[in-house]
Amino acid sequence: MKGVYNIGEASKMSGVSAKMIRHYESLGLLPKARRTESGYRQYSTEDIHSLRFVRTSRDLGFSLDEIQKLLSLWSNKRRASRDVRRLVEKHVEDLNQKIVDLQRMRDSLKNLAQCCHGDERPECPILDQLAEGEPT
Amino acid sequence: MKGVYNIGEASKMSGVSAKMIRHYESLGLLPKARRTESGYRQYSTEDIHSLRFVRTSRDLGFSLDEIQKLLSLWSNKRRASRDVRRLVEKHVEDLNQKIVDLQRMRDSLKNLAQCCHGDERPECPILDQLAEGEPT
DNA sequence: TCTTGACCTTCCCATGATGGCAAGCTTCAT
DNA sequence: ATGAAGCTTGCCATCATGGGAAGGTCAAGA
Repeated sequence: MKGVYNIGEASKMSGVSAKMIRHYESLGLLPKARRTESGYRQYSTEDIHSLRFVRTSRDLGFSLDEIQKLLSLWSNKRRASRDVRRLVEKHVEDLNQKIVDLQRMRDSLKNLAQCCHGDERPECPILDQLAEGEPT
Repeated sequence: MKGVYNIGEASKMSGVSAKMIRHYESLGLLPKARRTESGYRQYSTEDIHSLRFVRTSRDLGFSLDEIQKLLSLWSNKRRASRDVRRLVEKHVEDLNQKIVDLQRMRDSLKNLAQCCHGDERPECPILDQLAEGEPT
């Protein structure tokens, strides 16, 4: 429990690659890290928590832009939980939209694939359909 | 029915932006277009069909790489329909994977959002959860 | 015929999130 | 003191797409 970590250790502890830690810092998503005399970045356990926060948010599909907002809500003790929830609900809607888009693609393709013999013959309704333009 | 079109007309007819038509050509996805003396690209109705093929494939979520394969199968009259179907089924699996990933995110977030009051108070289990690291 | 506006050309840059690599410095253990 | 591992910065690549600049072309109307 030393409480001060190099970027590699911070990376392992947070699950965020060193590359990305530097990148997030350069974007201003994370504050500039303290440095040793020789220029090595140093992270406190609190910093590791911020990194985990970012990591978890990424895992949930938030964009870096949204994460910036989440971070500022997180650090603002006078936030309204309404604002957080609104952001999350917006994201859920985005995810739902993506899901239905993908499902529509998948279902069209499944239909197409079912119509195709899938043997050594060249006739292929899939290609025909792609050429015609109007997918099922 | 003139049968020869500038890139702008080809774009409108195919639904592929002029920008992208040029890009696909530069990638080798589409053959180099004939040119007028002054350098304007010219497209035949057959070319428009190819463009529509690409467009439809993109709408179904295929990558340009996959589309290249589809195009070569399309133009190969001795293809085996099996190869087409295999490609499509692989893509369906990819889509399914993406769908379940997004669904997992969405469900976690829905759970989180439900726990949050969403009023003017600052307490927010969403932020707490993001900070803790283990999403539901 | 000249002008004007719409169209075309190429080239470079940007997105969003991430990875890879290279050249060079630091730290630490042997 | 030497070598390995780790750090630094900086540039390039991905994937598919769009924006814009600078300049050439074409057709229609005055």
